Amino acid sequence: MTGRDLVSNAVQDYLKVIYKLANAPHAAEKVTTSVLAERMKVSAASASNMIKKLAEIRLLRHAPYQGVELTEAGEKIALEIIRYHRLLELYLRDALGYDWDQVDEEADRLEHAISEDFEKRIDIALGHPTVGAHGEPIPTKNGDIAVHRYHRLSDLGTGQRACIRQVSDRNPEMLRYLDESGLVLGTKIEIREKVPFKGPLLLLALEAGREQHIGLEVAESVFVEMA
Amino acid sequence: MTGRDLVSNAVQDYLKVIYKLANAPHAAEKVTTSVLAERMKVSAASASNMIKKLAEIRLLRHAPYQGVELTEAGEKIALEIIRYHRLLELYLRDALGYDWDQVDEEADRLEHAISEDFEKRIDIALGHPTVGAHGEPIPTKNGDIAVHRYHRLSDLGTGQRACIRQVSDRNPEMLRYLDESGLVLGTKIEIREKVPFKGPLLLLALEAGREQHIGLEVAESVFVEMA
DNA sequence: TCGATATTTTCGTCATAGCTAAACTTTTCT
DNA sequence: AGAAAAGTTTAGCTATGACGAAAATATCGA
Repeated sequence: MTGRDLVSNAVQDYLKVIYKLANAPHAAEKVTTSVLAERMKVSAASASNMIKKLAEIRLLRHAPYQGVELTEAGEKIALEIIRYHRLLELYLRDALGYDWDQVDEEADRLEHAISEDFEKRIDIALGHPTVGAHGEPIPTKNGDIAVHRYHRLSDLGTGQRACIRQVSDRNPEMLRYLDESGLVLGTKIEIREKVPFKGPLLLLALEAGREQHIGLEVAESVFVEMA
Repeated sequence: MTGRDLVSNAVQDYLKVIYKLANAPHAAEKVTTSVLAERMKVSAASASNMIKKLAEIRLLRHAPYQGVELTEAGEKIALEIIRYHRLLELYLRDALGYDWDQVDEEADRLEHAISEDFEKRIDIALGHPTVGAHGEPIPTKNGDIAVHRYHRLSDLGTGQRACIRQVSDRNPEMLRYLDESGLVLGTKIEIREKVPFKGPLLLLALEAGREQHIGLEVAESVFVEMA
């Protein structure tokens, strides 16, 4: 029996999204009702009601108009779900041949359906991975999660070198684009040119030796480790 | 988009159970509210309400006090779910090392969560199987299902020989017992002795050459093909 | 055939989780 | 500072799917 089993799928989803909003790379804004509502694709009223309920059962703290913050209990459940999700994504890709732009959607549904036994079995099959399909850290069974302080690709300056370590999984189309462009995890790149005022970046992929322009939105979705 | 996606999980579960009750080997009684309620572990009132609803949306026909019968549309959805369930059971066993007494429960939850794409991938990984983990026929994508006319082991007489082809998946404990006793799919057996008045059977496992007594409840859960 | 028993249905409720509209704070802009 | 904009909460509604109690119907036994 895990903490997850004590709450509904809807509650699990809210907790997961709140955790992700609060802990996304470079997204330290507080988690407000409206931001949460937008992400969950529900009305602000619905989000507000759910927040109230989650505060009552002590899964988060809520100062009206001030945003929410998960309690330890809430974070524990969120990390369980996130662990399940990321293990599933890896399994779908490695064992069943999914592409990295397809795994998020399928994992979103499966994460609520699998047992701890299933989790254990795929964890073993994958060799106890610590990093997910898009470079995200996978929480341990105990709820520990590695905190990487990667930089946004868009924050680098001309001449800097870096290695792609994580990409946002929010947009499957962008993931397909990145894949086609060879901008996958582990790719080493150098910034050749940066057009000011939100212009594109000119990138050099170091190993392939290929140059290409990428837009700002893409550069903001790619996280790198500085060389 | 499959028929399944148009109805709730609860509806899918009812349709699946109705199909199974109507088509179980040697269970030609009509499907009544109380039998359905018992199987679904809900009150008779709940089952009656659901039957009414399913009749309204034309997934089954219902003559009050007379039992139910699936329409073509209802049967189509039921067979989809059953296909997903049986493919999942096989996959859990073959790819993830589950025992045959564990797969039913896990598949019950997963069957509502997987996509058609997932179904296709595990179907391929399994080599397009036609028979499930407990010997049940697996419906095709088109909704065709093989009808085996197996006999209950309990219906055989002394001296008759047969091969175990299917077992009821209703009771995990019994599945474990069968496994430990070597009474798995494909085992050839001979009835050595049959104690009258619901007494036990004395079985000979032909290949292992081992004799053993089995109770009536077990013998009613094992289905065989006559030699 | 009539009445007892068993089964089925109906009725009124509850909980979850979503929605819109309207009211109410807070923040921001002039 | 005051008003508009933005964000939040409340109130009232919807749908699903469960429940128990009570009413309706069917079946079986004498």
